[in-house]
Amino acid sequence: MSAIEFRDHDHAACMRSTMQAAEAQCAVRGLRLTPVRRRALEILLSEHRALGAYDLLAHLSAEGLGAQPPVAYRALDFLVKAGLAHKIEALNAYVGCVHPGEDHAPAFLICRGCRSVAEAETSPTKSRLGDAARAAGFRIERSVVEAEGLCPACQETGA
Amino acid sequence: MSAIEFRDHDHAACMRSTMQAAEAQCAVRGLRLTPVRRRALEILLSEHRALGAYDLLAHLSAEGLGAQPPVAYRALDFLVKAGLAHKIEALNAYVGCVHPGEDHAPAFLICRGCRSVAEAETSPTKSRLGDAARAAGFRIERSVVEAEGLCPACQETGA
DNA sequence: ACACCGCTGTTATAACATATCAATACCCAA
DNA sequence: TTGGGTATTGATATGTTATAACAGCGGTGT
Repeated sequence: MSAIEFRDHDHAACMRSTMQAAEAQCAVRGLRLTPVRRRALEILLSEHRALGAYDLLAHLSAEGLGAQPPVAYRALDFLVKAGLAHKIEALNAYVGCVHPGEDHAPAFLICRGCRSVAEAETSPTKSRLGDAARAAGFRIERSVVEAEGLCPACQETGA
Repeated sequence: MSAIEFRDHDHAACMRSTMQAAEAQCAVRGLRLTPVRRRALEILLSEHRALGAYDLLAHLSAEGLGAQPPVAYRALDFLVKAGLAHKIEALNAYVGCVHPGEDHAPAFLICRGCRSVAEAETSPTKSRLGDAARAAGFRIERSVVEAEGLCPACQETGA
């Protein structure tokens, strides 16, 4: 089953369970989900959309949680390193991870209409890129897989 | 046969044939490969490496071909739209295309040691991401597939 | 000549990201 | 419980990537 992000769902419950999973992850791994980090993650998860660092910063500073770029970038670094959020390279923006903890090589479906982002799985080694890498003797450490296009809803309206 | 970029090769010949292919493309499609654009492409092709827009601009301005950012970005826009160059999203940098003309959905192997970039092929629809997209009713228009790691040469030195 | 259109020149600014250093909080061992 | 190490936060400044906006130039077709 996939791409819950594009479908109607009980988002309040979705957020609650994701936050719980994130907290559990931090507890297990001895990471500190401080107030700024926690709130940053909540903001990223509040919609299944990619948010720029400065968008995040605007939310945080409106709540008195810091007003300078490093505040946002430090929170994002932490979340990304902890696997609780991902950077969307094609947008220079960030999105909360919907299944934190599971060790994963994420791939993304990005709607250019509504900027929604759905997370899927890849297996870098099994792809054609993996074949090319093996043939070239290249050792893959990290992979970026992002597809831009239109989600079902935006196909109807925007055509 | 793949990833000539990481191997020793007659690069002068490689560049010449690529430039010829680019010119042929432009001729066929009625695009104007002006001096700035031509030189920008040569610079991008002069090594199989990703170059930042401002790196490119430095080269161009050293040759009296314009000193302001828009010069570089306009050339890059043209080259990317014409399929003569590609943007590497993970680096916010640009690389010349080694087989212009062939309509392609490129994928890249990016060496973090020497910043070399090799171009491979993907088929977005056939990947697991394509499966996820179909399942979600998502229409893919463009895909970004990039793998970072170490090329054969850098594995030996850097370990 | 002239209108049109694509390209270039230039100024300014927007958007994204990091370096650096000082101050504070937290943890743990002596 | 005190001190020392480490992680986190606060703040200023700056670096890097990218675009908006508008003026001028140069060819093409009529």
